[in-house]
Amino acid sequence: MWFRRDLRLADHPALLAAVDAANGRSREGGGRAGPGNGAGGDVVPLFVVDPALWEPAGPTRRAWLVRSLRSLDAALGGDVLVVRHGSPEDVVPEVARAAGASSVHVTADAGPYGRRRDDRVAAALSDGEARFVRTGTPYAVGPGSVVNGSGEPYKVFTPFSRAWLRTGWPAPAAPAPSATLWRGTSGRRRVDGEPLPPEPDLDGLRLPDVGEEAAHRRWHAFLDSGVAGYAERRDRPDVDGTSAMSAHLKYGEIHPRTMLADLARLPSSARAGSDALRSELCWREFYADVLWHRPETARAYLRPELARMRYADPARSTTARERLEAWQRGRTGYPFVDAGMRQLRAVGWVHNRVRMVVASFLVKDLHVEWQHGARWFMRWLRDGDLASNQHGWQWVAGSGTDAAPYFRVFNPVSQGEKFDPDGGYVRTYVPELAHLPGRTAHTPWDAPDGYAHDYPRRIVDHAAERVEALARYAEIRNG
DNA sequence: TTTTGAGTTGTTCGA
DNA sequence: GTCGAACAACTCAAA
Repeated sequence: MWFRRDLRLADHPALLAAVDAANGRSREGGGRAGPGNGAGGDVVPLFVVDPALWEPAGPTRRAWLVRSLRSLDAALGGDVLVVRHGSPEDVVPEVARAAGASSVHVTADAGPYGRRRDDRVAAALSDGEARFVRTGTPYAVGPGSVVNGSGEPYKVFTPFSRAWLRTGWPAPAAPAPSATLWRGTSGRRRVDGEPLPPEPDLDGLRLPDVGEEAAHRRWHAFLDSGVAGYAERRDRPDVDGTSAMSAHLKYGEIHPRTMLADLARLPSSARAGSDALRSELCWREFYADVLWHRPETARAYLRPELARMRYADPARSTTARERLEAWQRGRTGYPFVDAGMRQLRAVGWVHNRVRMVVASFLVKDLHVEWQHGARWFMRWLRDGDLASNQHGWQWVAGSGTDAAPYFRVFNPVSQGEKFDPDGGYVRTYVPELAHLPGRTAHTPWDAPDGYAHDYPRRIVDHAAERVEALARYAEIRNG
């Protein structure tokens, strides 16, 4: 069992397939468990630290991954998970040979790199004894399988979500049998592993509890007390109103199918919140689907004409570079934007509403291309998911799936006053403004002592840059 | 094939 | 302070 973004034991079809294969029967064949179940073999749980993914992950996700792997190993019984470093196309066949495996089981990866990697690994395995078996995906509905009447993918969210609901998904998979034999706990020779990478220095960045058990704890806390008010509170960054499940989902510590099944069981009084969260899960699936069909859009504009817009290039312009850095450090002079950018560095996560506002600010107030912002997010976010991140950015930049009116430019001040009405979010992350009461934290320029603690002045004038952004959009519209 | 309705998340202006 | 209209006209999905 080669684990990747599925670091859990519950609701895990690929793991069940591995267990069945070890027990000498095939799920596809509908075989039945015989007496003496488990005598047939054992399962080697493997994780490969792939430099191609480890290097760009950044400290936040490296730390999350290491902790999640430790947690998985403990759940397997301790000192069981085989960790290897290197390129999977070399490492996986080597481990399969050493283990005498008849098959290598994975959850299918839908991302551009993962699909190429898995094809290479499957090809490398085809020389040996072991079959490469993909079972399930990290999504309720496999990317690429929701299509319209003509067999084409959907390009806007709402029709996709209706078709996604119609398609439906299976019930959560049964738990892995408790009698599963893990190589290392069984009598057979264990497969040599290597140590986990050291956890990176997080420099004060705080992560919540990591791993499958923590994921379920958070999820059930949300079901017990968060989901009821989710529809109203989810847009408020100053309260704990979101599910905060994104990083758990990213690492597959819980499967969305499990969450959807739990949501469906809620009483009708929780309907609004349950529908709203289901819709958010659908967004995750929609963006994975878009990236599945258009893998190049991880870097390229989904709407290519937007690439023609005049942008400020940080590689060529000192002003652009200084503005990008001010944005990265949370020193733009706009409190709501700066709070968001500092939250990113403080906890490796940013509230969704604030992600939109800071992204809009970079692209439309500072005129910097979305890829710069997307890269910074991917460096620090604990939930950094390629599909959701890149297409969230494209959506804001106006080059994404939504034919969003080009004139929609977020106002960082009014967004702050609307969604952080008491200023608590700003004061939490921007200590220079902690002395400003209530919503006045959003407008230090109107307070006599607004700049008493060295908070930076606004680096651009939003009203002027809004007009400038609209003018630049008009240029590409008119050719 | 043609036509029609609709599209996550907004802002500003004037009544 | 609240409300509706305008923004400018595009793409997609479905009837």
